[in-house]
Amino acid sequence: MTAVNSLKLYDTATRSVREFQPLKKGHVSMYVCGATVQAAPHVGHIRSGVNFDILRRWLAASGFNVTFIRNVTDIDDKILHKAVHEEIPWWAVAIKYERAFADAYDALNVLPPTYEPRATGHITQMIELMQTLIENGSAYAPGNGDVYLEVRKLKSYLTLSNQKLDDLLPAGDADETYKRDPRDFALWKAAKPGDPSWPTPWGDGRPGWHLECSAMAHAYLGTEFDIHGGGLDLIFPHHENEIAQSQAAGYGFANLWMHNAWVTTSGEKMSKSLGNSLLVMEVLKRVRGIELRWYLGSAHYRSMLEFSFEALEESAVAFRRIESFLKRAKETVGEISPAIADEFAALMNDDLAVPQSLALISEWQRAGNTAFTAGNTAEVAKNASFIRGALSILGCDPFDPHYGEANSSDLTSAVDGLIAALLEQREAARVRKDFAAADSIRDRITAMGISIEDTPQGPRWSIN
RNA sequence: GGUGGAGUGGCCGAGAGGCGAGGCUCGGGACUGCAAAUCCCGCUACACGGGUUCAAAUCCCGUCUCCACCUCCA
Repeated sequence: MTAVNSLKLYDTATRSVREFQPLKKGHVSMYVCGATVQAAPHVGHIRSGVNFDILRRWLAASGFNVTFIRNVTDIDDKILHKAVHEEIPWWAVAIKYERAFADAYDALNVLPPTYEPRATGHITQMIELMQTLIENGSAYAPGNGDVYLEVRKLKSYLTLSNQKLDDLLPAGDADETYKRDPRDFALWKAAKPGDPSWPTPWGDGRPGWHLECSAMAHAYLGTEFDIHGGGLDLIFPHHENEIAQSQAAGYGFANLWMHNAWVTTSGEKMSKSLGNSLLVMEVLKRVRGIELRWYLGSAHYRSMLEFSFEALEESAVAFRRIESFLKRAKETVGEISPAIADEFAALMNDDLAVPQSLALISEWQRAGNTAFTAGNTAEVAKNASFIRGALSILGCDPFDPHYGEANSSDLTSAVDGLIAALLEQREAARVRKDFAAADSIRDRITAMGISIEDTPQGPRWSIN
């Protein structure tokens, strides 16, 4: 039995682990900042997706009805630059990379959000929000087509990042002709020739970076919601500005803020300036999606994950051992029903202590293998159930149809028949102690990419 | 300059006053015709210098190194 009331999560706003209390009993409303679709996703982007997917699955498994919003920002400066660079329309850039992200999420079994709103589909809501902000004096339109939020007028600002307005470095690049304060940020940007634009009461233009999240969170989750998430680097300015404009409009906004740490290479943050080698689709040429997900989920979501192909391969090896145990277990005890162990639940409730839960999985695996040797099928089934239950929360259940068991097709039975014939020959050779012949058959099978294991129940094979 | 984070064994990675997570690698053993798989044993670490304490990887003071954000960022 999962004690839903005991879930504790780290809140960036208070810098402490807090008891999670949903606004509405039995429901959780979550907004996670999704991609700005201006380039193909790298493993750092997808880690965020995996981390919040684990949280979402855990909330759902704990009995909550979860409304999970992850937006697509499909209009911004970088997309416009990319359009010029790639010589295609900006909207073609946006959909191209939106699909690349969708493919990556799918490959790693990141569940689709409840709703996945696009910025360009919510211009009306953005204009309404700006209208409210201008009417109540929080924002101003200086007449050049821009609309700014006046940060000095805010009752509080920068509370999430714990900074003082005057400590911030001067913006530098901003055109301050129209700003009342250099730190005021643009809700809306006036149209430049050739740029896409939408009509507003203050002139034609396009959204600034932060406005879309406030508008869409409000549209789908209301004035106040439970959890807002995103990458650590969004704390400032993106999330501060979301808070600023939302609260200036009178919304309570998010109750708890969660931020995942990034993936690093050589100790440094993986950035978009890196080459292509760490794009999700490139990495997936070396390991399966389930293995990449296992690796990305294996560090605590608030810890940096130092990416290396060596660590990735090792992690994949470790995962295959667990997978192999589950498959053997299924062959012997039949269908394995996932079960959530109390110990696992306690760890997940402690700010998603995934790394410790991996230790737990290792223990179950060892106990399960020992039970296997002892022929204790009840014990095998119990351990397998706990493992499968934990893996389902981590999104790494090898029996999840999402990962599409490639070898569960009709081909498997055909291959099974062929391998069985060869194995019979090998067994005959072994019986007559003709080990040279037996090993020769095994070598041929191995060369086909199939592993042979001799078990007390006879040889079994698996595709590498 | 401001704000935040990190330094743990060959590698990855938890923990946050006591009795040494876990995985991978490596070495040894059991099992096996040999393998494979599996199990058992071993390798005993917390950047540095002080301090507090019966007890410090964990708390305090100082030092070093690294990283991130400060209006492009997952």
